[in-house]
Amino acid sequence: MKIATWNVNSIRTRAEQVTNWLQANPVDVLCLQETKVVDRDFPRSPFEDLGYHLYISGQKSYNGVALFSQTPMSDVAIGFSSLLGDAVAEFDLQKRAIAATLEDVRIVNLYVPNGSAVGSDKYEYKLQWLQVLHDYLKATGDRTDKICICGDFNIAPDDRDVYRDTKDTDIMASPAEREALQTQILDLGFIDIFRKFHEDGGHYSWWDYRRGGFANNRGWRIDHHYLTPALRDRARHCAIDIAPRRLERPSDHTPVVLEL
Amino acid sequence: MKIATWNVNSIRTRAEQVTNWLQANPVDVLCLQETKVVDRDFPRSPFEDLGYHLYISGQKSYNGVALFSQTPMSDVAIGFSSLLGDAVAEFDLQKRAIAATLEDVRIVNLYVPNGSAVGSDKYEYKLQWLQVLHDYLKATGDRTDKICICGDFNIAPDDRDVYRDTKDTDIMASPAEREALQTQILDLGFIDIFRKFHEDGGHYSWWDYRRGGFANNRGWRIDHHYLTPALRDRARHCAIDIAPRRLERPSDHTPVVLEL
DNA sequence: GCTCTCCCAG
DNA sequence: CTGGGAGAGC
Repeated sequence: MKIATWNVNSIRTRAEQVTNWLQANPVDVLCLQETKVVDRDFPRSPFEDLGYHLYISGQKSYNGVALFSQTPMSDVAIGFSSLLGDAVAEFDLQKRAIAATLEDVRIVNLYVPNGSAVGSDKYEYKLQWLQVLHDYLKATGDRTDKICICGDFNIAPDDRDVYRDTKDTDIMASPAEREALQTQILDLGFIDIFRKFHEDGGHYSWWDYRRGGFANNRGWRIDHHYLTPALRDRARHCAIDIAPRRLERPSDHTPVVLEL
Repeated sequence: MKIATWNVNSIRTRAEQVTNWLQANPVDVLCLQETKVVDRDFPRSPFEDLGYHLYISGQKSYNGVALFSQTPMSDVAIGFSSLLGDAVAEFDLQKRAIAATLEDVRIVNLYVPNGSAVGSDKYEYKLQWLQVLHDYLKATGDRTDKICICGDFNIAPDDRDVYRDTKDTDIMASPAEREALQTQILDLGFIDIFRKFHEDGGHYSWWDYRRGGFANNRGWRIDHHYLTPALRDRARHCAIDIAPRRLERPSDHTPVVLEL
């Protein structure tokens, strides 16, 4: 089972690149982030014409997640409150989470808040959101032991995942963000499965549009797949496909593909 | 000598379409309107790389005219005050006129105001602008009898030039606009040279982007070449090239080409 | 509809 | 740098 994650930075702008990529790289499930469109305006037909079933949760301008699957998925759940109830409804105002099941695998597609700047209101929101995510993953784990989380985590797990040494004030690399990744996700037993196959640095999934980030390979690995131990040994391969980042008018992220 | 006119509706957005068109349709002079860019930001190199010399007069967001010539032109004059003095400086705030000489032909490239709605302030400005144009063309005629005016006139000379019957309240077809075309331009002896070659209706150079104007061929012929009698017999051909209007993300206007 | 500017976000 | 939005202009 191939599961890919791609922050497309607007599905309307990127629809053609995504269909081209899917034709060259058929996957069982494609997890998209930053679709930036309300469900009613989502460009469904290019993907449905390729045979994919679409499960989407979007909003105007910002955020938005989607699951494309070659076979129908079951138990589609949008947001955190689907599992945790209205207590967390406030964290579903931004469309950042969608989950569904394919065969025996629960797939959770996430767009973790960026956080803007260390210490900002958005940074505090990111850390709170990760606390809610923890509860959500725990509740998911009560139902199944075969979970694949993937998406744009907006956190580089360690400095191998960044093109340069980081400072404590670097958003996506600050101690509190990395601690949250550890506490809220890894401590539940989830494994950053890319690292099963690649121990070295220099593998990136995002390059800033600004100041020639891609031309100078100033990248970050912030798009990940996390597996529960019950799935770990089923992982055959996990790789970043840099090709879409080389296209004209690309997303700033490129796809990461896991093969189970 | 081939002289083409094309309202490109932003040269930055249309640069690639214009270079492609020039490679397939080499002309001696290309007259552009609605370049929508200040001179400093004009994309010169795609056209200079094709061997054209550029003469431009642009502003931010609106209007803007340019002349591209395969051989250098002489006596480049920007605006009306170059000929009429500071008395008309107010009509040069909007960049709508540029003229230059190739061989023995004075080429005047114009972007006539649209006028918005009959009776509006912009409509009055359009009629005043055409009065100033009259003085400008008269002064030009004092210097040479071989003049080619071309550009976007935002006036359909008669109802053959519109896809439907017009009303007196139709902008671009109102009696006062057509009267101004007659008084300020035709009465000086200028000849709408397209009509030397095509007497029938149904020839259009502009289709509104809205309501499928092009798909339904709801067009207007508002882009013209006018010649002085001394040039009339040298005109070999004048035709509208509809092909660029069929491209993806086209200008709402398509080029008109005169061969002298 | 499709430009443009300016603004916000990443 | 590249998204989307709003409002103006045609």
